[in-house]
Amino acid sequence: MGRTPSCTSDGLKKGAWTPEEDQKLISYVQKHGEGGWRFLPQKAGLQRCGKSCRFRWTNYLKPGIKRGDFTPEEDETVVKLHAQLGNRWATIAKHFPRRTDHEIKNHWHTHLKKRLPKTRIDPTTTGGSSSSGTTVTATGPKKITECAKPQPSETKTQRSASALLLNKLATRVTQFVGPLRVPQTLQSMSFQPFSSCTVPPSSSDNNFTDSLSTPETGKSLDEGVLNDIMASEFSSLSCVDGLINWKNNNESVVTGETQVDNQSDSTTVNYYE
DNA sequence: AATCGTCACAACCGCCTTTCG
DNA sequence: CCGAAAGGCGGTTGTGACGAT
Repeated sequence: MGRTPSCTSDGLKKGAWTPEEDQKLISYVQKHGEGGWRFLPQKAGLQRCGKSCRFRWTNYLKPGIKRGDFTPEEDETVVKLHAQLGNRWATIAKHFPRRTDHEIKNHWHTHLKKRLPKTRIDPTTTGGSSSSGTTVTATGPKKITECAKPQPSETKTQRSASALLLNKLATRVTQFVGPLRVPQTLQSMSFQPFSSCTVPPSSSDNNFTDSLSTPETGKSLDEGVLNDIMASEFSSLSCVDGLINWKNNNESVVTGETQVDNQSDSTTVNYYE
């Protein structure tokens, strides 16, 4: 097979992404949309592998991604789905509209897997393609422990601060206004940055998503998030300007207690410019 | 205060699948 | 239909933070 390596390592940077790199990637995707990852780094001025760019965007920068704070219900669903499907993280992730397979996989390896001896299901032996499908029952009822450690995200280094801020912002906006609508100008550019924000209709047939989709709409877009972003290195990003403008324009809605009418198409968030 | 071990997360690697000429 | 290219997926590793000693 003559497959060329997708990442030739000549002079390409590795390791943690800097805010500047994030900004370049965001700006590029903003203008050109997703795809064409192979040549994206060159065009975007990034010394990164295309795969790395795609990974960074898909799992961290893409608006609407929910990160951290797995609820007990989510944990339980992950365990159940993993018992049914095995390590098919992408399939499992489809049950979590705003989670990425990567996030779920990591959560599994760092938290949930450890509980296996204490639970009655051993997904490592009961994957979807498992021949036996044997369910191993632990001796006696074992309580599923809570995540032993407090949410570590706040103690993490600044390296992911950029992504955290952006996703925090995107998540809040999504919660507040519901599925975001892409401005016509962006739609005409075949850019659909918010497609992942919308809860797919198919999720309605899933019991779990009852809890997930319990709308937090009506929550205030808290000032702290905007202040954080405005005070951050992302204050120069055009998307932030757009959001602040939007916030100002919707001040009465933001600060009021009236829930946004999600049926209306009148609200357009120009997250990207 | 310094060192060591553990944990959690981000990122990379390589293989597989899909798409397209 | 075939092969190449690109995208997607899952496994694994690297690294920094934090707690224990």
